[in-house]
Amino acid sequence: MSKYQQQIENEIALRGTMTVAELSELLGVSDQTIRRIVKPLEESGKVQKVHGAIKSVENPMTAPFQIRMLHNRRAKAELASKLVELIEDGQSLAIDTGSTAGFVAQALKAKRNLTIVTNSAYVASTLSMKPGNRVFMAGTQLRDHDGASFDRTAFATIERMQVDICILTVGQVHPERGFLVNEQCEADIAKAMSAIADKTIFAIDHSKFLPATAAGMVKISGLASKPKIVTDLPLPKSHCRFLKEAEVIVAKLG
Amino acid sequence: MSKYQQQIENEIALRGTMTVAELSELLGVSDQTIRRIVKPLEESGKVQKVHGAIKSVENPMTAPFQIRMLHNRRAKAELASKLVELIEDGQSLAIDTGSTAGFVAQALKAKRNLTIVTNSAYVASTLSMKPGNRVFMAGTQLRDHDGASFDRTAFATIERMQVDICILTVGQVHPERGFLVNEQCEADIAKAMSAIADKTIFAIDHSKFLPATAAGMVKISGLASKPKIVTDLPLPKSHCRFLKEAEVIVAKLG
DNA sequence: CGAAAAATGTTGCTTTATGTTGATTATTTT
DNA sequence: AAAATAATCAACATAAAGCAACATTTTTCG
Repeated sequence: MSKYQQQIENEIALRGTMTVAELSELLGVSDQTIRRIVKPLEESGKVQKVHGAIKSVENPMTAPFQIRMLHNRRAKAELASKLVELIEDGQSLAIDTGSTAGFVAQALKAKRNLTIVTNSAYVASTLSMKPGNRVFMAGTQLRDHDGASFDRTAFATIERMQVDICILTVGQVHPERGFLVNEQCEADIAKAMSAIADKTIFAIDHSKFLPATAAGMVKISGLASKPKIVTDLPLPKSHCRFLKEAEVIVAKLG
Repeated sequence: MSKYQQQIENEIALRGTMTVAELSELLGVSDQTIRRIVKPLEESGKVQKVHGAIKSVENPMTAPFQIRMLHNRRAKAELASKLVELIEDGQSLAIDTGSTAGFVAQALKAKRNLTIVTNSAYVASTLSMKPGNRVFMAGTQLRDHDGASFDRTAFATIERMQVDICILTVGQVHPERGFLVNEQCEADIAKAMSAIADKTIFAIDHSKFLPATAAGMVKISGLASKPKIVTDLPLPKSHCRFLKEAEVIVAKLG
């Protein structure tokens, strides 16, 4: 058994199918190693192997959000621990939804006496387990794949509050258009959270800095203040111009 | 216990996997020390060790709650799967809070297209991950140890709805006084949920059937209908008289 | 303060995983 | 159907991680 096993399982679960060559390229190991790791996974029925490809066996219990939570786990964890260094005990925070936000919530358990408002049931649940925290769940009806709310009561709850720091995530960062998300309602929540916060921090892992392909995505506009960005790897050159205005913090050089 | 143990646990839980070398680098201690600290963690099942890596046992979605749900884990799991047999795809449910409710939520992921209203952020988060479910989180401000809400909006949300089945938990069952919980607000939520449901089912593991010691507990009163009870072991004699009115389902004989 | 205990570091050796080569089997092409 | 291509597998060499025993440091407690 190997240290790569978990990541291999995650990648296959996320993408559905992977070739041995793709995996060995991705992890930077030989194809032989991939085969050796995949073999027991196949024998235990976790994945299915055909000549030339490895397929994930469909698991109806595993929802997309949980899979995304496992993808790029290390990168998001690095990023989250770095971001948490910017937070002090006792501060009040607004946190939006998404798998990166989930990691930030996990990492925030190292802090004490926080006040949090979030529209993500996962973030709310995670942080309310920590004694001393005050957590407000914004919204009632939850979206069915990630447990986030975008209803009127969500906005009403957020607008009633005032926080020190707002922590936002994005779907991708476009080299010119900037911070993009998948739905209009997500952009609206981001704007609302930013409006009640003194500072805004974006938590963005490197996989979100994509070239200029932004089909069907919505721009986050009307931020209340100049944002900080926390990321795990140095930015690609393509994005430096857009982001030279922002303060960028890189968790891990490499 | 070493001062590094907690941090090591956290880092592994957050990132999913860590190598001994990474941990020793991170904490500034020798690799041998890391091994010595990890060894008891592995033996107690908190982490899993493979050559070259240490893996977290739980995935990050469920880790925090699982840990607090260790008590009577098997009993609650048995009970939950028995209870779920009473639920059909497409039904609407009201679910209250507590670790037993958490297990019920886990087990309910086997069902499809449920509509759920709950005052527990954990239950809401768990069930909203399942595509096809409609989940309503009742309440805004969450209690700081279990992520449950008992504020006015919680009651307002519950009262606005109508469900097929209401699933409740209790703090203990008193041989004469009946269903008891720790706080008045918990009893109020139970009553409110029962009022909007056609049927009420109590999920009660055997550890809740205590002799007549009920210091400082509050009775659940005003249930809308005769309740079903699902439990894991046969009832103690002391409770049979009180419960002979109720329909009792035992998950596991013995 | 000082001895005992616990925790950490160091060294050398053992075990395990990974990489490489070349042969074997499956798939596609002509 | 045979040749060409791609994927797989086996076997050995190498690199990496693990482990045990002893040395050293730090902590605990009388």
